[in-house]
Amino acid sequence: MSSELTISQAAAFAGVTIKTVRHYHRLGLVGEPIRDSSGYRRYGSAELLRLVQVRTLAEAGVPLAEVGAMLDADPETFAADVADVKARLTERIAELAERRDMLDRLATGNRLLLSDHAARLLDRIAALGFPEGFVDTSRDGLILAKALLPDFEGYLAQVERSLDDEEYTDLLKRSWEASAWEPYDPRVAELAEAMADYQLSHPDVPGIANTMQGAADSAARSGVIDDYKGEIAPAVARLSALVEARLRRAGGGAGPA
Amino acid sequence: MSSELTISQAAAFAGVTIKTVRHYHRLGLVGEPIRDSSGYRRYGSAELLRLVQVRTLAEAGVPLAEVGAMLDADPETFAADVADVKARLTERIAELAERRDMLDRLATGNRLLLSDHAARLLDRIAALGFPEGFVDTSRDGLILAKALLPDFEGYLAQVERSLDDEEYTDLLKRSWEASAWEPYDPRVAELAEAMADYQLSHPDVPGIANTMQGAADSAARSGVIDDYKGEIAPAVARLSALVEARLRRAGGGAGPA
DNA sequence: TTGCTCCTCACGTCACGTGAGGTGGC
DNA sequence: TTGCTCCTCACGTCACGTGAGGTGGC
Repeated sequence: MSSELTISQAAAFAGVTIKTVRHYHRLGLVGEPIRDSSGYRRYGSAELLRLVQVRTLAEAGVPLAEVGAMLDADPETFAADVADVKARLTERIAELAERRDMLDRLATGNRLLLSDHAARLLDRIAALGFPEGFVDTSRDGLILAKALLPDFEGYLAQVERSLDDEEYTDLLKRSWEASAWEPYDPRVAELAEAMADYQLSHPDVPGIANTMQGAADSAARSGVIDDYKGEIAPAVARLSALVEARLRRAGGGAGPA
Repeated sequence: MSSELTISQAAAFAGVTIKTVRHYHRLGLVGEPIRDSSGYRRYGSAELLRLVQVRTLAEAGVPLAEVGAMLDADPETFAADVADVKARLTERIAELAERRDMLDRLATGNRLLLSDHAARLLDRIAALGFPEGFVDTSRDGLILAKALLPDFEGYLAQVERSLDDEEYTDLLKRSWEASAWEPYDPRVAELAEAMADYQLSHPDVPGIANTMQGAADSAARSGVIDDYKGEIAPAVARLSALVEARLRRAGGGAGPA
């Protein structure tokens, strides 16, 4: 009825800036109120109502492009739309709470990039006495595996089981040391024989790959990576080749007991 | 160490779009990774870590312009910054929850524009048997009063007390009806006398104003409005003038008993 | 050859904010 | 006259998104 408020009073009432009010006028979301003799806008309760309605929806995350149609819809449509907006807000609140908790992991890189399960696996590898370089390489491998393997959890479970066997972890440690050996060090052939033997008697553990190469190998197997070999130490490359050759000689594959 | 992932794989890992990753490169937030022979970017775990760190902070509401400095700060500063971000997130979550509840009031204009206290007062006015037009005008008056009066709550309490007196509410109802009278209807002078008498014997109730004009009058008193009189019916204007004159004649003010 | 991914500009978008240049009431 | 609020453009900003025009591997 009466149009009493200036734009700054109306803005303060709605909890927005003057620029925001003018912005809503330009978009046609809030009708232009009457002007006084100085050309100043004067706001009455009708405009205040519309302004606060628009603001309430905007703050609830409704795009301004949709606010007008929503407020002008029939009551049932409006009620349904509002219920929709509330549901999305509830979702968003849960998301923000998750993100807040995620911030606690920021300082520790592993927990940020890996699942709790994978991070625990890494801790276990460190606890088993593997050298630091091995743990770091395993970490990188797990991260890439998580990015590339559709069944990352299944892969994790497989690795975890293989770590239960001390014979296997010993072979792993020695093959890691091999990267510092000369390619034709006699220990390479010796280790290859031991690995092949183990492989043949344990067909259920992860292939020829050791955990250090596991992730990358899995990626290579899935066809995503094909230039990985170039980064492997010569002795390790020879080790790999020897194991592979010995397994081939043993036949198409070892049958179960 | 090894840089295996394409940009789309890195983006999927971090839960962002390819454009977002490139955007972070342009801003220098995530260093450009090495390129393969085709000029494609290849991401390793180091870039993935940085990408996820940046994303975690961005999703937590940290402006991109601040993310870089935050991640590169020393651990204590970083920890303090993270605590800050978490506190702001907690605030924001509470805000969103409030906004979600505010949506319930969208359908009922009064609850959106007025406090619960004021809305209850309006309900009471309606329950006291005032005509609809009076209630509507009171609503507008309360809204403007809320916008303009620093002590709106005090004003509400004053109005509320005055409504406890049936003699007062009767005078209010008759002065509302007066807007339909001819200015020189004898009932105008009669009502003015009754109002002035009441005023003199009850110096504690809201001045000469009746509730219908209360808000606007208060605004006028505080100097914000000065063209309100033009919208008042002639009979009401004369009523006002008569009451004022009679009060002036009675002296500077009625002393207490 | 086709489809898919990648590349680099350049411009668009969303919801305002900033700032210029000017007017009007105490 | 000074300070404050208001006015209208026009352009800026923030965090990307869109789209053009093109290349590279299966």
